[in-house]
Amino acid sequence: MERDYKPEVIEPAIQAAWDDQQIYKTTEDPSRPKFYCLCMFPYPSGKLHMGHVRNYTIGDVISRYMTMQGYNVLQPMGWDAFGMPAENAAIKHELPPAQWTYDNIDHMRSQLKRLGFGYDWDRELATCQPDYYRWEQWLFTRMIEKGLAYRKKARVNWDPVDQTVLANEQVIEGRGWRSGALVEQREIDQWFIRITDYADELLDDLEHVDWPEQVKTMQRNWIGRSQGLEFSFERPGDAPRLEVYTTRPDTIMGITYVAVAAQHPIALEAAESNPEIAAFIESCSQMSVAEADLATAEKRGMDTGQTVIHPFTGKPLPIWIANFVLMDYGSGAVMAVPAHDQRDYEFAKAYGLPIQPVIKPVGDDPSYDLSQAAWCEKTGITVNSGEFDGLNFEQAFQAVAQAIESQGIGRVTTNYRLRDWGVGRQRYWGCPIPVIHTDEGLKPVADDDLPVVLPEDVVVDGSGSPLGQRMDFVETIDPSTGRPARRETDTFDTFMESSWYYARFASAYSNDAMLDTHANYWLPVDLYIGGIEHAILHLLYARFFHKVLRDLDLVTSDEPFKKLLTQGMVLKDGSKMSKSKGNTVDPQELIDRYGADTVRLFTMFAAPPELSLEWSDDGVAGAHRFLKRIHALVQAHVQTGQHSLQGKVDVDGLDESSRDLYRKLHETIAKVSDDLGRRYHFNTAIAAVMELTNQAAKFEATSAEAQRVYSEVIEAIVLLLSPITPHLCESLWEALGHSESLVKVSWPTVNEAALVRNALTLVVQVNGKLRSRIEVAADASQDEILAVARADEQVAKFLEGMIEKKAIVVPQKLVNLVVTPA
RNA sequence: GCCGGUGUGAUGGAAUUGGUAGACAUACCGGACUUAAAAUCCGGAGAGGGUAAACCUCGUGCCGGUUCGAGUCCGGCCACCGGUACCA
Repeated sequence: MERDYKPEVIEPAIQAAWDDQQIYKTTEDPSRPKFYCLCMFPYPSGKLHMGHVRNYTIGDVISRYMTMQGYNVLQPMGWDAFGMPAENAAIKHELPPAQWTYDNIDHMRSQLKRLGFGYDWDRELATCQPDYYRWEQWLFTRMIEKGLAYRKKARVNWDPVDQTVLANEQVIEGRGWRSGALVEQREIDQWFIRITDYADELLDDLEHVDWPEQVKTMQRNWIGRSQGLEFSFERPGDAPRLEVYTTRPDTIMGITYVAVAAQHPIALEAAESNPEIAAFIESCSQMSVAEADLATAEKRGMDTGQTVIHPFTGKPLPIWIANFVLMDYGSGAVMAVPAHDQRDYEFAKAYGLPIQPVIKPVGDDPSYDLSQAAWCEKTGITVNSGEFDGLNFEQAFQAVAQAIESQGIGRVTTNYRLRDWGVGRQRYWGCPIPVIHTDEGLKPVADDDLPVVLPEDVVVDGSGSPLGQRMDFVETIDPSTGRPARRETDTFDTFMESSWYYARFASAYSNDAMLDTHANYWLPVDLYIGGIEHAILHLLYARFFHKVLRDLDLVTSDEPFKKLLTQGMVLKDGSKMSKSKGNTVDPQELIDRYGADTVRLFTMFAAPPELSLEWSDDGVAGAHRFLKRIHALVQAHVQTGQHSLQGKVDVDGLDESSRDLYRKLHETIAKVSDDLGRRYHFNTAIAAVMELTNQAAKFEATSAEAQRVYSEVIEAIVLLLSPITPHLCESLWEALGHSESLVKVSWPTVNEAALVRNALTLVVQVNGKLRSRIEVAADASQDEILAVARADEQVAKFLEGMIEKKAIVVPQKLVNLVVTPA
């Protein structure tokens, strides 16, 4: 054992030993319970950043802890390798995206190994490999067969200069990020998957997963199941009826206009004869398609001059075109009730449309002020509504729905905010959509012809899709007719690959099926760890895929991720680390300087996982100091030769300070086990070990029995820290005379006898304010405790001239005496 | 805009079920060791009052409420962060 702590010597040696023994290779083992611990795989952007280090350290700590608890742990790693950054890098460096990606993967893999994560590398995958994506293509053709995949028109951001489709993040203040051109909206044919077929199940099954409540709430709101009324307005003459959907039928008598989306047929028809309307619709199309932009845009609109007829009053209502109405939601038209909907209100104010209140709050409500804002609560009573007057929300909903249904013009329906998933991307670096365009229409590629391999030797220049220019890719033959056909040049959304990789890890060696029976040994994932930013999209898509896989009999479970742990971001100087802010910290420099264990220790100590983590260079140095201290403490102990003292500690035979240390030891074991196994709060686990270390460092052993206590403490410190700083702990464990790797050692258990206390310290409050502390026997009765509390000198001062009204005793904790002046 | 979260000393954080606010660290200050420095070790420390100790008052983003008791629960605000369907 080295005299000084030298991580640069210890860590590579320990890692080499792990490799030699293939200690992290996993196979099925029916004799032990399984535990599948998965971290969200990284996009290979170049090098690891602090967010990765944090995420993967959390996973590794839990995996190591569970292994020591006797579980058969699977912890795999791979690469989310398709995506836009590879194309951007290709344009910048004139490198093929594939080469850039594979180089990055090689570098990042070596960084992960240097950090000592216990991955089963034999299961590694990269989503850009044909061996992986062929099964995605296979699954998609099954979806086409089952009618789950279909084509429809969808709007995209179009850059007229670069002649390319832009992602939302590439549209900056309405302009293309590279060309600076005003972005337009275009309608193109796209592939969609019917995730809405599973909307109810996706919503209801949230009750059966052990996920943070906030994430479940976000998913519920995203799916947005609502009961509403779908009905149509009659229009003058023989104009076709206008279909609308509303969740507020109770406000139907307050409609003062109706609004349609700019792409609605009524709007397009009006534009034909009115150049002003045409110009307005044109200006609406110069806008990003992002929801945040649409929702915050100034509300604008135009009167079409057309009307609809109110189903109950028979009065005409104007039809407006409004930029806040979405063509994709409902029927692309809404009934506007400005008194009780904020968007309708703002629009009405802007264009001088009438505001007709039809709901009144019960009693006084200061928020009811229609000169300032709409009143949108569902807690009021209908007024000004003729036959529907005096009803609450429920009653008014039913009455209006019935009246509409009896007219035969509408019905109550369930609606979802969730939209079908558009999976087509007009980009190169993605999985080719396995479809050919033939003279007989679209045809899925047959299983035997899969995979459709993406050509990797291309030049990307930022305009148009390189795939469309590759005639050797595009031109093909329709196998059923022998006639020429063209391959689809769109690729999949990269969320497709990340929606099933967790299952492929569990079935990594299956060459002739997407998943084989091994998948069901490991699935579902017991713990899934990743950034909170994936709370909706990725996690919802993966849940959807899992249900599709289940319905194809590929998996037996209903949900992919039993438990979810979401981590916060890594910040520096209060904001997200980014190249543009110049506040990035490169983990590699820290590993080179302090070693992997220090980096792991700091990232776990600085904050609990779900909070954002504020980076601190001083904090890293402090973590390193602690490890040096541990190293010195264990080394000193080994040099005394006392570490070989064996035998069980006899609790009753201990002197007071030994007994205190022994109790602290077992309190610490209990605390750390709870923090690592249940709470996932590593910062407090580390703090507890630090407290134990501080107490141990002050301890002087005056007997053989005390030496035994101290030996047990030193060994426990090494064991308790080993999931977090495995290299140092392995080397110390060996120095303490053990030959087996810590990975194979059992986690220490709590000796309940050590926790027993004879006396307790209780806090005494008078009127809720802390006034004193008292010592009482652990088995003292309430009356005895109160007597001691009242007799306490400090407490008595505050009882003088007072009458005691009440006395509260919280066992093991405190006494509160409630008094008033006599 | 909408949905979800966060806010505690100089700093990161602790307080797990409504019961001692500030554990454990970092930075800082003082001391020991040293010719000196670094490293290491020991000690101090929320703010205000008090010569000091004892002790007292205030204090968990802001305003209000519930409770014997609120960082924790409820109502209303403010600031910041994440998501917002083509960033991953």
